[in-house]
Parts: sequence; structure tokens; C-alpha cells
Amino acid sequence: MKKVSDPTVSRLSLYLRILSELQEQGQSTVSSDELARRGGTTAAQVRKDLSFFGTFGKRGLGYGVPDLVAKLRSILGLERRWRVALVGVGKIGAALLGYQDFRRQGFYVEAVFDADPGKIGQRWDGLEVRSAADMEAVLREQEIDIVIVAVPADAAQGVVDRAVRAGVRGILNFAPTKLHVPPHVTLRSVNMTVELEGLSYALSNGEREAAGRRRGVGCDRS
Amino acid sequence: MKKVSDPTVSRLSLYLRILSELQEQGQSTVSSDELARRGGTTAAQVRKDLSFFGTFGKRGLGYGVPDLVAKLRSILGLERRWRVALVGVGKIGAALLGYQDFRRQGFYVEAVFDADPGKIGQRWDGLEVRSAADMEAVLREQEIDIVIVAVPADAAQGVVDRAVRAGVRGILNFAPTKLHVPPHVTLRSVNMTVELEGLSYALSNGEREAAGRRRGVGCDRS
DNA sequence: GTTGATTTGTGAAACTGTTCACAAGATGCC
DNA sequence: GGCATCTTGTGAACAGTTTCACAAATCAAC
Repeated sequence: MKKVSDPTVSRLSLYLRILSELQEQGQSTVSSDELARRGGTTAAQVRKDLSFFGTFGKRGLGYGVPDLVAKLRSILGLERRWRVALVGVGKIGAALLGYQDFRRQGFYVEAVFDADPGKIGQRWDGLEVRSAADMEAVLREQEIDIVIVAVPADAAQGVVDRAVRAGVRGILNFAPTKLHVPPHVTLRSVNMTVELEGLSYALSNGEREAAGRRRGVGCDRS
Repeated sequence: MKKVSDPTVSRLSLYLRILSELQEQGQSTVSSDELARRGGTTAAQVRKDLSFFGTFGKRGLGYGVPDLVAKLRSILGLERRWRVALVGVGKIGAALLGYQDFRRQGFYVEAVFDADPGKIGQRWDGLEVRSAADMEAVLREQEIDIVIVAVPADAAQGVVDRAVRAGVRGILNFAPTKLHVPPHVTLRSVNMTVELEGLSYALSNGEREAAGRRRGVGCDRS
């Protein structure tokens, strides 16, 4: 199990979602071709992605759905509980707190911080908003694994630096700015502005022709 | 100006953000090296990205900041006003409505829809929530360019299909599901679950070693 | 047990995106 | 003007990902 590319990992996540649906519907087996059609990729890609981690299918038959769900959950590290902290209870932070879907996948928000004295002490979803000043101590104390950054752009790097100092090794950034972390920390960013501007570019220029014809189906570069 | 890759377009968006900051600070000129350092990429990459669209720099001197800002805004299609509609006023939708930053870049939310009768007629930020049943007619009438999908996963594909039928050519999806669109429509997706699971994978497996050392700086694959 | 219809797993080929390396243009100084 | 220094623009080399193509495994039917 050497180096697996980022797009591959994202697709595993997608496969898992599709497989979970199939499992709910009681389907017991699935082919790489069906998985590919539902996931907007190709059968060869599906098989190659899975082959990095072992051989899970049966030739002539396909993949066992519950079996593959279990394997993917194990590969993605979703069998354990992840301790998450949220920093910034503005619009986006509040929305994330309300979005309970995370919990189903094992991500538990266990601490919430904000710099605004007016918000400190408020309760959100059973959690007391704590002062950003206490962040490092609390992150250590509660052994937080992942920090979600939902503060204004100019405060984001500071939050990241302090989280890293407190031993956090995973960061999910919603602030519209590029962040820098040391090599042992993994950073993922969600940037709505970049996505919107990507749409703007595609709609302005003749992308609709070029991109569409490369493959038969529409072009989701999620 | 042939086919430009998606990562390149995303980086242009990033460069524009950095340049805007530099402009506010009154810096008149910038080198590809400085832009690269701030953007977490390499000088060669910056120059290659820009070279797809023309030659904007002066050798020995760098790029004129206000000049490059103008060029990038033009390339990305940000000189016009984009008409945006939001579908779904749940937690995420409400957060997006409150997030006024879009407007500064020329994206104006001009219509809001929801399927819940209890929400129809409510006002959000000066806009009346309209019935999802009227969506197609309103999208056409108001000449909406881009639809933001913020509904539950199982409703998302239906919303997309109707938006496409109403002539919309750009879709930004926040629902945690893979969507399919015809070739002439551009789709971008923001999927927090995929990002979190990517973190989970990286933290579970030995990614911290491998990924970090490839380059000197931390690894943001935003 | 043999045949036929499937479908996986995977090396090799094709493709796409990134990095390198350097010639050429620009400026400033003597 | 000539020389030293800087920084861009870009073809070529490189690296990484995706697609192709096919041998091997499995099953059902006869």
C-alpha cells in the first residue's frame, strides 16, 4: 500500500456513498460498470482505484455490496470516532453545526470556539461556545483530531497555527484564503468563491463545447 | 486560447484573490516568485498558467498588480453581473444567503426557492422565498445564469434537471451526491463529506510522511 | 466436463499536468 | 554603450493519472 492519489481517495468516498445506498435498497452485488455509471467515472477507473488496496471482487460476478462497504470504511478510517472542533460560529459555522450528517460518518463536533465575547457562553446544539483564547488548552485536553476553520480570511492562518501547536493533525478550511501548514498536518479546503469563479469562466468562454465532448456525459469536476 | 485545465482556472482564481490584497496594500508590481510563494505553488506554474491567456509581464520586472487584476477579472468573466438563484433554504442555504462576499465578485442572488410550504413567503435578506413548483418559470423570467443547489441529496438531481430545462448553464452543488448534467451545462460540486473522509484517510494512514516531503511546504489540495 | 457469457485485476499505452532549464527582454549603473 | 542583474515566456523533459486491452477466474447450462 504505497502512495495513493488524492483523486482516488475522493472517489473511494464517492463509491462508499453509492454503495451505502445500494445496501439500503438491499442490492447484494454490484459490478464495476454499474458503480462507474452511478459515480460518473469508468469501470476501469473503479477497478484500478480499488486495486490499490487489495482484491475485493469476484471475477464474473462483481463486488459484494456489504463486504465492499466494510472494506471502504476500513480503508478510509471511518471505523473509529473522530473528535472535531469548530472555530467560528458565524453563518457558515452555524450551518455546519446544524448539519448532522457528519455524525453518521463518525465525525463528532466536541468543542466550539469564537472570538466574539457576545457569542461566548451561548449554547449551540448542546455545546457551549468557548473563548478562542482557550483554544490550545481545550484542543489538547479533549484530544481533538480535526479542526474546522470557519472564521474570516484574515484570522484563518492564526487559528491554524495555534491548532497545529496544540497537536491537531487535520484541518478543514472554509475561509476564502490559502493556508500554510507544516508537512505532518493535512489540510483540505472548501472554497466557494473558487468554484463560483470556475463557473463564471466556463460560462464566459467556450468551455461548453470543449469539455462536453471529451466524454459522453456532463462534466462534474467535484 | 485552446483548452485550459481545471486546476489552472482554480489557480487563476487564487492569484486574483492574492493580487487584490496586494493592490489594497498599494503594491504596484509582483513577481511570479512572490505570487507562487503566497499561493503555495511554484513560479514556473504561475507563469505557465498566465501564459495560456497572453503575455502580461515585463521581463526583469514582474507583473503590474492593477493590470493583472484587470486581466484576470476579464479572463474569469467577472466583469459582468451573474444572476444566481438559490434552491433550498435549510441550514446551508441560509448560510449562503448570509454570506455577502459573493456579491462583491459580481454574483447576485436574485431568486430563492424551497419546497417547504412553511418557508414559502418568508423573506430572507430582502428576497421572498418562492415555491419550488414555480422554479422553471421564474428561472426563465429572471434569466438566471447559475443555480446553487442546497437541498437534500435525494431531491438534488430533480432540481438540476428542471434548472437545465429552464436554460440554466451553470450549477453549483452542495448536496452530498453525484449529479449528472448534459454536456452544455457546467457543474461544480462542494462536498464536505468527501473532504472530511479525505482527512480521515490521511490521518489513519501514513500520508503525513509521504505527502509532506514531496514539496517543502504543507499540502493543501484545495 | 466442456462451452459460453461475465466481470475482475493489471501491465502497457496514452494522455494530461507539472517542473526544468535557458534564451530573450528589461532595467540600472558605470 | 557595455556589463551585470533580474525576471519572464516557453519548448522539452518528467511525473502522475487515466484508459485500453486482455488473460484469468467464476458461474450457469447442457
